[in-house]
Amino acid sequence: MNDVQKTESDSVERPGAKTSARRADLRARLVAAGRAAIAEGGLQNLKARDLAAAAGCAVGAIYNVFDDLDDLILRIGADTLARLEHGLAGAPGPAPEPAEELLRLSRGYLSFARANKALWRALFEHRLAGGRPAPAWYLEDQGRLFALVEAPLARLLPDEPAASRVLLARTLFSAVHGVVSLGLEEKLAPMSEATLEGELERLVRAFAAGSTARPCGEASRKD
Amino acid sequence: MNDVQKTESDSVERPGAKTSARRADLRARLVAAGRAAIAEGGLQNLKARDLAAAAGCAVGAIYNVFDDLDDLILRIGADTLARLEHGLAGAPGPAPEPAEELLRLSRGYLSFARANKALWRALFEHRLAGGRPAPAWYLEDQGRLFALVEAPLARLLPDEPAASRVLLARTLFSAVHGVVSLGLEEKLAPMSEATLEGELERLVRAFAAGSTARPCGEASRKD
DNA sequence: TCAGTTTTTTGAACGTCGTTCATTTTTCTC
DNA sequence: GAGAAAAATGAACGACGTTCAAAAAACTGA
Repeated sequence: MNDVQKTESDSVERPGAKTSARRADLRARLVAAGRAAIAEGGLQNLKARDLAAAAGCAVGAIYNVFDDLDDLILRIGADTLARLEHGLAGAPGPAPEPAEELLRLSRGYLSFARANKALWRALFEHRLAGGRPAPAWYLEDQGRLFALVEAPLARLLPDEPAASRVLLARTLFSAVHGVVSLGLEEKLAPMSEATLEGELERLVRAFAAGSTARPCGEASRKD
Repeated sequence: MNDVQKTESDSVERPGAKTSARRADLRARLVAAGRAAIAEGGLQNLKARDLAAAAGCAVGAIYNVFDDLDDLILRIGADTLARLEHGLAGAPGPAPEPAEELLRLSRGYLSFARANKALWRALFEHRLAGGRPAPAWYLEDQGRLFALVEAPLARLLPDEPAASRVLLARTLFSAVHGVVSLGLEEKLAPMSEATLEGELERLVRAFAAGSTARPCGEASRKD
């Protein structure tokens, strides 16, 4: 219903041009308003009537350009993922040591989560009504995050099979996500910024060291 | 309002005995009904009217024994935490090797999360309205979980200062939580049971090996 | 035992939510 | 411009958490 988007914007006065431009504008305004609402008060703060007021439209207009609020939330999520991905982009120079690159990504993730706590939380808190599966375009956006970890991991573990490395990238990402997630959780005892960053470094360094470690002293072997 | 509880149950016919017994019964029935509702359909499936119907009371009665639904959800969470803690309790025999013990705990955590997905998720998804802080008794319940990790960690890293070890226990717990959390997330590509368990083992082993590793070959030193 | 007092329980009612749809307004076609 | 088609509107709907005046139950002192 909203996945067809008029890409044609050439010339003048095509039929429906004004209309679809207005729809695109409205979508953008609603996403912006929704993002602001979540940033201010979390997912719970996203209200249809507030959105309409902020975007300057009628409540019903929301449903002209989005299936429902879940749909809007997914678009905001994709937007957040894009910002996160952009924030994690490395400097153009030569690639640093793999472990340092992994540390840089971890710190970037923590930094983004800290600076956009509510929006970042919304990525994981949000559940689609009725347990529907997330649309494919959303899964692809998420996949790009894991991919960021794979490159330095490939240089860290050149002998690791590719399939195993893909899994490991997701695992490392998940571990870092867990530390950041519970570290920023205010339901738990709060951690200072420096402490949390230090713990993140401990995890990543231990993981990198433990992954590359060849049996140098005693390797705990078990059946 | 609901924190004073008549502990006296001796003899017969004390004033208010019947009343407080009924209140305790109602609390238990509501917690049970709420747990069932969350287990079946997640936090979203917890409705005041359904609860009242399941517990056989009026909707208003819920608010006689709980401050609000958030309060009830916290009690259910405490209940879930207690079950998890119980499920992670070790065998009474002699303590196994630290790394193996950490692995056992991780697998237990994954196993519990798998078997009680919705209830376990509710522990982390739930946010108190208005960003109120969680009550102290809830934080204590959570703290006991981290404590489970500290014992094997103390044997793994006997030279680690106690303060640092407490932090590390939380970090390791968080990392494991992250892997389990994103591993069971159906918004991501699903992972088989064996794969997830294998990845968890990789993480914990790498972490244990990397944490105990003394500079045996090259230690990546940076400024 | 029972009238009077207090406490507890009740469910209709309130305000708010996401969503819908008959109506109005705008846009398009000839 | 008149008529047809499409889009925007906001009052209305059902469901939600929560409240509160009224009803029921429990307690107290004769």
